[in-house]
Amino acid sequence: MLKQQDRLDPLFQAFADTTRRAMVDRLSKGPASVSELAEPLAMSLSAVVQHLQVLEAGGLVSSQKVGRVRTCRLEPLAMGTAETWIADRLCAWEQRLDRLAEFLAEDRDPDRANDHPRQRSTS
Amino acid sequence: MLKQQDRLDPLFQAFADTTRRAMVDRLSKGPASVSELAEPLAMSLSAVVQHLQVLEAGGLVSSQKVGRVRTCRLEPLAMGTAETWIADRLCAWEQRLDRLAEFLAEDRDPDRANDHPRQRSTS
DNA sequence: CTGTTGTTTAAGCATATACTTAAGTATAGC
DNA sequence: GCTATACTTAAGTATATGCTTAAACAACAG
Repeated sequence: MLKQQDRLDPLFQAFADTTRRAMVDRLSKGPASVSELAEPLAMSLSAVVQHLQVLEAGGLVSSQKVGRVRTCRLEPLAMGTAETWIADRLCAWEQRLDRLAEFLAEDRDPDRANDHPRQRSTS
Repeated sequence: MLKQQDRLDPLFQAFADTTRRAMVDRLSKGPASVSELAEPLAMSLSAVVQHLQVLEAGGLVSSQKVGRVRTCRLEPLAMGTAETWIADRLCAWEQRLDRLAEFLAEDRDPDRANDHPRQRSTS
């Protein structure tokens, strides 16, 4: 099982631009063609297509062409991968705070010091 | 109340690099000095400081100097801002699926079509 | 076949990123 | 004061990004 950590760079890169986030926001309301995506954006169609490539490289968006129109849709799994990465670190941060609070509680109430074996300063 | 949408670019940019995510990961386990952050990384201290500046520009990390050592810590609020932005779009995407399922259910069971007034194809 | 629509590709350009090395500054300890 | 430690700053460089314009191309519509 290969780590997909390698794919996180282009994934987060895809989010790091206002225009691309606007496109993701649009696609969260449902699939859209390239020109529908471009319509509210103040730039050339060509630029939009390039942003689309960045979004696809990040795995955030997939698309398929039918006739002459390319329909784009959001990839919720990739969205979830990004969200989870952040949530995991927030969780670790909070757990550390919990342990800190526990440690401080033991200092206040030494009788409970043995609940969780832990070194305490004896100086 | 000014939108903080402007700050999302540098926020997500901060996540878009393996080295910086490693630093965030380290800081999720607790505060660290600049050299502690740099120690596991295969690059110059100078490069690490520059990554740190990107993290601070994104609001993900804050730091303060005491004596000659700068201590860095994670900013959970900024982490939450990024997570929430993604979660909100995922939520919108799922709600659209729900409405779609509802619509299809009405098609299968026309008696319930009036529960939620909605146009249906008559062709 | 001919034009319009929807996209695609290529080339070019200004700025931003991700480093490097080298030199500088500010404590802390002896 | 002298020296090691912990950064800090500056300058340089290679590659990446975010656009632009112009020129295809492909699929309908008449």
